[in-house]
Amino acid sequence: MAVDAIGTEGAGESALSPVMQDYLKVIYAANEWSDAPVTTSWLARRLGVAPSSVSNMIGRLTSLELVHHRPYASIELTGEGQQMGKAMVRRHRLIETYLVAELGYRWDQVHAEAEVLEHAISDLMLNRIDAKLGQPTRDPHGDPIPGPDGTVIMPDAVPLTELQAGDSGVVARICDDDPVLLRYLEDLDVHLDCLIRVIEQRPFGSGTQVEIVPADDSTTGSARAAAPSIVLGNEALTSIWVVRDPQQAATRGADG
Amino acid sequence: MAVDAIGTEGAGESALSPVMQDYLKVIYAANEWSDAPVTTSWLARRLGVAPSSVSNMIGRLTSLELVHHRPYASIELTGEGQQMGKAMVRRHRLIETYLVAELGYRWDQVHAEAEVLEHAISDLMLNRIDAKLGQPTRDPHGDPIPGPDGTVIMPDAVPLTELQAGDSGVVARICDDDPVLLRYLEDLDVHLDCLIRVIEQRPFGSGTQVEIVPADDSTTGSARAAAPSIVLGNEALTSIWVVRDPQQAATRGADG
DNA sequence: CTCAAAAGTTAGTCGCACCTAAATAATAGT
DNA sequence: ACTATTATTTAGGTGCGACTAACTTTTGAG
Ligand SMILES: [Mn+2]
Ligand SMILES: [Mn+2]
Ligand SMILES: [Mn+2]
Ligand SMILES: [Mn+2]
Repeated sequence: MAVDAIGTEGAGESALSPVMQDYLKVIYAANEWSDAPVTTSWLARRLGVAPSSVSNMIGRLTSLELVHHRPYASIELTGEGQQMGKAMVRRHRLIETYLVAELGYRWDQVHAEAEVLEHAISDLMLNRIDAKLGQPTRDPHGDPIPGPDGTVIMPDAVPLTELQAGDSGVVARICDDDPVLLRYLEDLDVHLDCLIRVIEQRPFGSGTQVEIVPADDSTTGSARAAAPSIVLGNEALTSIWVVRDPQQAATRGADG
Repeated sequence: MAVDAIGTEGAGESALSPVMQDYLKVIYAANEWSDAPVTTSWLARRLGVAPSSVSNMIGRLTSLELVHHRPYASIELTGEGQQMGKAMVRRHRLIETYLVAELGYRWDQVHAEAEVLEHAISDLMLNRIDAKLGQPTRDPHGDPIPGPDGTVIMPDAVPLTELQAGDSGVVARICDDDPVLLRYLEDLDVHLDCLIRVIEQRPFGSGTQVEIVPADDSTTGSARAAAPSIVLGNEALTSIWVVRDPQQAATRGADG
């Protein structure tokens, strides 16, 4: 029996190459937490290739009607492209979740592994993983996992930089771009669902002092240690997204 | 951060392409249950490519000193090639075992999935899988899983065709080349470790009548049903490998 | 408003892994 | 021993996804 060709059968029934799958996935994900237009150079940086390579691939995806692109303008997914990008995001995040839940990965280790596996596993395996995890709706970093039908549950979160002194919020997402930052935050006990209160904004980007409250200790009735107070730099602040404490958001809205 | 290049980092630290990995794996595995020389046309059939493609790739593997090959002669692995081929076999079979044990795959479904995943998972993931399974030494089809140090435990098995009427043996391996055959045997309750007794060899390749004994019922004390008697054709007989019942092998040896 | 810098595209090239067609070597039948 | 068949290699070519270098368009600073 013939050994299967590489890349031909990993994701869905489509004949898209792994590289094309990555393009669609990255373009789709780009507009989840930001509305900045997707440009050639941004994609080149993100994918680690030369801008000319991006131009070339975008040309091909355009002629496949998966993206819209007029030369020198920004890049957008067509309906079909959006579907495929979203499907790849689902794959990526389900795999990340599985690696943490079943194989004991740390949250900074899953991204690289998922980046490859997302193109390799069959739909059967994806469904088994989804079932075993109980159809999770967010990944280890708080990013939403699109459902099989395309449903997406986006938390109403803002970067920590948006909070003023005295404000607090529940961590809903941590940008998984930088594994080093993830390990750093892990050491600081910054996790999903923990409560963060902004104590003091320091001047001239020299950081912000915050207080971390482990949050889901409700299950463990252990005596809660004094909430640690730490200083976070700008890179960390923009990577941590929180859902504002509701009543505070309201008073703030009236306040400012 | 740059998205990782495909195929560069999946297996081990080597820079071998997935295709090269498949060649080394297939050549290695070819000599596990047979000593037939590995030829260009055999590889072409096995890998589903044209013979000229094999010539070309063998040329490249030769110049990488992973195989020995003089034109028109048979193909053999070098020491280094053997190591890498064996490492890929380990990957493949650990993945197969994992899919059955953790994701509920049937034994006829695992091969295609493992064929792709073997190139995609990291060493970290391979080790986690190995640990979770408890360092298994054989895969769902009875093929040996080489240890991390290269240790291989080969059962002393022969194809069912070797047995005479009255002989019996314990199923130690079923060739996983044909998923359809695997499903067929599954339906017939032919499993690893079950006892098979040859009842009658029918003339002119019209099959052999055998008796299946479920074997590892020692755990379940259920009343054992009468051993079913079935007829197996030649393809099935050569695919099922059994370890001869020891005393019978001895008497046979004196007998014949 | 101008024009230099930045962003993007085009042109040409490369290695990989495949193919078909043609040439050559090995093998087997008479 | 000769030759027909089969096995294998060589030659030439394709598409993909990358690159560099050169060119064009857009942007924004003064
Ligand atoms: Mn990827
Ligand atoms: Mn993630
Ligand atoms: Mn493979
Ligand atoms: Mn197997």
